[in-house]
Amino acid sequence: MKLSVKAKYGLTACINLAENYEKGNLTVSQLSGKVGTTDKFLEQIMAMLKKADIVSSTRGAFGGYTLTQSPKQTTVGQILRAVEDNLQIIDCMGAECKCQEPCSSQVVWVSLQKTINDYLDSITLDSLIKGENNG
Amino acid sequence: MKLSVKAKYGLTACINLAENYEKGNLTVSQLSGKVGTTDKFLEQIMAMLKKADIVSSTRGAFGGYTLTQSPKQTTVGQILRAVEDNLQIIDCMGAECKCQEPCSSQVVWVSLQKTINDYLDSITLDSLIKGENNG
DNA sequence: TAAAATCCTATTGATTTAGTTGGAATTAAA
DNA sequence: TTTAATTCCAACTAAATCAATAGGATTTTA
Repeated sequence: MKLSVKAKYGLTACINLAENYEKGNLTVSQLSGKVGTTDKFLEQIMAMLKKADIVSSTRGAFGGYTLTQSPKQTTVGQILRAVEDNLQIIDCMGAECKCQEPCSSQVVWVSLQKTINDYLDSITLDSLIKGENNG
Repeated sequence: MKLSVKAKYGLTACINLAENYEKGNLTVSQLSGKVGTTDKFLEQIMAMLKKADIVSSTRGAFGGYTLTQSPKQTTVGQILRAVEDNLQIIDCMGAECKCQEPCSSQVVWVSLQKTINDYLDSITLDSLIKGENNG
């Protein structure tokens, strides 16, 4: 049940973009310094965030990344689902379940999945950078 | 963020033990049939559940496993933590974090971890076998 | 003594993770 | 118009983890 480092790097990158939201772009190499990984690996993560339309990019010299929407409108759930295979906790979920008999435990997976998504969607980048989740 | 099959097999085994709680033991091979895995693999999972004192065993002929406590007192959280490395969602958690600077995203991991544990501890095996979580 | 069961430890093939590598395409500034 | 800075794209790889498999040793009842 581990989150991969993509979750950690992706969220940290987005927090940095949130803090810079009024000021403009940040490049991958600026972000990788803050995040603590290589440019090349963070590139791949930024590509996933872009595909999910969480960040937008400008190519070429003086390019970089910004949040597509404001920190108030961007949730941690959106970010983690983008980089973490939709945060899916188990393959066998819902109607597409291939088990012979319906798993008696499936109700647990479905409701846990919802609990996780609902909780993470309640946290915005804005609330994070303002320290509103520290209590 | 995937649960391993140990979570699925372990919980399903425990649900079967809960349904049999008044009647007595179930052997690994009885359980593995219900669960849909091999005896040898389920043995390893039962060993983890026993170490966490969730199940108790009787060795020798006519032996097998039972829940240590009643289905009303056994929670899904206890079971999953026993077989899933304490359900830890990230290594870098709390004071033992080895990051250079404290991760700005750490508040998310800590609170998500608590949300997951609290939720799973609210579900007992008794409520599961009575279908009280289907709504 | 034999059969049925748990207990213990090591090994293994497949998959996933966390990058690395090598460039192509785009853009702004000199 | 060239150069430097940047994103974009695709393939590869070493290490770790997962999901078993394998081979017994030990314990208990009939």
